[in-house]
Amino acid sequence: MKEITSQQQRVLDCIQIYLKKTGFPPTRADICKELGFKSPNSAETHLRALEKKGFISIESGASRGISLNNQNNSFGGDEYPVIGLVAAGSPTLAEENIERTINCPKSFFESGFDYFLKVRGLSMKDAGIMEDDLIAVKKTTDVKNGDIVIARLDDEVTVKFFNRKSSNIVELEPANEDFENIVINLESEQLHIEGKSVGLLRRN
Amino acid sequence: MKEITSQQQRVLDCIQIYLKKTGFPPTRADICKELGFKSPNSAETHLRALEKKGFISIESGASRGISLNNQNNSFGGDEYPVIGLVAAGSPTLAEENIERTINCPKSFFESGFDYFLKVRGLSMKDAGIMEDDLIAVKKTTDVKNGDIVIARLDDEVTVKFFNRKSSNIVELEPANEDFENIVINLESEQLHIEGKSVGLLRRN
DNA sequence: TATTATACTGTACATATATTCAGTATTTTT
DNA sequence: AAAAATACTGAATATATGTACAGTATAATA
Repeated sequence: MKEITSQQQRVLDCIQIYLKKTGFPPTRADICKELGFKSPNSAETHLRALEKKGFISIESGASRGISLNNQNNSFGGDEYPVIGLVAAGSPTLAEENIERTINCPKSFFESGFDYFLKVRGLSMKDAGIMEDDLIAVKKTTDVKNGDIVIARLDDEVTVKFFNRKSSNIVELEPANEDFENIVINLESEQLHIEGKSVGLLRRN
Repeated sequence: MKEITSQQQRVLDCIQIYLKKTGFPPTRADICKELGFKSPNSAETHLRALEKKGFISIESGASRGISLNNQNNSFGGDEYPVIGLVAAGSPTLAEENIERTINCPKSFFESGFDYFLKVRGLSMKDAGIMEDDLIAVKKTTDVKNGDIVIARLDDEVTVKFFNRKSSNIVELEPANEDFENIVINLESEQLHIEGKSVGLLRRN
C-alpha cells in the first residue's frame, strides 16, 4: 500500500462516511458536493489515484461502483484464532499455538482485534478476567497507562495493567492482591508489548 | 415487520449477496440477471414491496440507492437485543428496554441464547462480572444450583448465583462480600426465573 | 531541466439506471 | 364477488452518472 496524500485521505474518508450513512457508495458528484469540488473530474482523478494505490476498487461503467479494499466492513463473519497463554513461549499466530478458531463479526469489538487469548491464572480477577476467559487482543504497541496489555518478558507472556512510571521504568500491575507488581527497567530488561485487550468473551 | 413472500426473500437475499460480493447494491437489471427475470419492472415491484414492508430503503432517483434496514442475518449472524438491567421493571423484550442490538453468530455461546443483559452494579464481581458487562442470557426456568440466573423478585431484577436449599427455600447468592444473600421462601414470596447466564461479553 | 504526480475548473456526451405506463395472470383478502 | 396483492413481460424515457477531453497551476521526482 503506497502513501496516501491528505486530499486523497479526505476523499477516502468521504466514501466511508457516505457508505455508513446511506448504505451505498457516492457518485463523483456526491463527493464533489461533500468536499466542495466544482468539477466531477476532481473526484474522478482522486478516485483513480486511490485505485492505483490499492485503497479502493472501481467497477468500470457501473454507477457508484466503488468498493473499499480494506475489508473493515461489519458484514459477515470471520474466523479468529484462539491462542493459549502458555507459560513459556510467545503467543504468536503460529499454527501450533492456535487451539481453535471462533467465527465472529469483524467489528465485534469496537477498535477491531486480531485474535483471542485464552487466560491462565487469576492475576487479573479484580478486573473481571477469570481463568479460561478469552481476551480479544488488538496487536499494537500503542498503549496508554491503565490499558490491559499482553506483554512478553523474555519467554514469559502475561496479561497486566500497563503503567509507565518514567521514561525507562514500566510497571505491570495485576488486579489481584495476591500478586506483586512487576517493575521493569527498560535499560536492563527487554519488554515486548504484544498488544492490548479490547474486549472479553466468556462461555459458560 | 410484515410477512415476506418467498420471491421477495429471494430478492432480499440477492441484494445481500450482491452487496457482500461487490461492496455496492445491485441495479434493477442486476437483480433480473441474477434471478432470471426478463423485465426490470419485476425487480422494481419486488423492491417496492420490500420497502413497503420495511426490509429495505430506496433513495428515489439515486442509482443503486438500496440500503438494508436491519443489516441482519443470513451470513451466520443474527441481531441480538441488548437490554438494560433497570432496577424496577422486568427485563422484557419490549422495544423501550432495548438499548441496541448486536450482530453475533447464532451459536456464539454454546447453549444458544436469547438476548444480552447489560449489568448494573458489582454484586457479581468475584465471578468476573463487572458493571456494563453484557451477559448472554438464555431464557429458561431450568436452572441448577451454581448457575448464574437472572431472577425477578416483584419488580426487582437481579443477577445472582442460584442455590435451592430445600423444596421451598431458594437462596440468591452474590459474588461480592459487600452484598448479602437473598433468601426466598417460595410459599410467601414470588420468584420468577427469567433465564440463566450462558456467557459474557465485555467491550473496552 | 524535463517528467510525472497532484490538484483542481469546466464542458460535453454516451450510457447506465430509475421509473412510468400498458398488459396478463394467479392468489389472497375483504 | 370485488378489490388488492403478488408476479411477471415488454417498451419507452427522462435523468443520473461515468468518463473523456481541454485547460491551468504547483510540487515532487528523475
